[in-house]
Amino acid sequence: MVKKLERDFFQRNTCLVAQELLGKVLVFQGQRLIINETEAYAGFDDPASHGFRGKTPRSSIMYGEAGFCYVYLIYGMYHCLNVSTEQVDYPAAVLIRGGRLITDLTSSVNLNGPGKVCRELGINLSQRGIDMTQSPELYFEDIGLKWSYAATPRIGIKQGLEHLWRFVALTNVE
DNA sequence: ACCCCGATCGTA
DNA sequence: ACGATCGGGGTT
Repeated sequence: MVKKLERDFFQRNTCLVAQELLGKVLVFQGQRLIINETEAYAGFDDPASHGFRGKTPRSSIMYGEAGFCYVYLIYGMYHCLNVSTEQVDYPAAVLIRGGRLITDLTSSVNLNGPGKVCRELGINLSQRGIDMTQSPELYFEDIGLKWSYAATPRIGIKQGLEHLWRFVALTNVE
């Protein structure tokens, strides 16, 4: 049974959402990515989070309602896709770091790294702010997979390394 | 108005 | 291990 993820899925603890997004399918304009790597960024005490320094125009989606698309530009050349989580006024989101892009009936390619995910799917700032529980072109699906995972420090940050908030699928991943 | 640097990637 | 790369967020 295939079910689109709804608001209540995202209105929960960010690490839990990040863990449960493993094995879910990101759908964008008909392309399907089976997610196998995520990271959580959450709360007022997470120095690695864009929400850490208060609500700004860029981080405002992290402070908003859960289930919304937060895309930002990094290193002047790559985009990173996140989905907002938890409650309004609590800054939190899950970064989609990797997955398997289904290319045809029998094959797929691994996309490891948030920049590659956005580059290959064609996601950019124009997707920023989309309600992923309402959009017909950008949403998540539950196809009945539940994967075990490993938790590690997040990649590419210098602060908040004590949190094991990166989640990598252990099974069904080549 | 502007400066600085990053939730990266690819190559060495 | 490290350098390329550059738009825009945050602050002035």
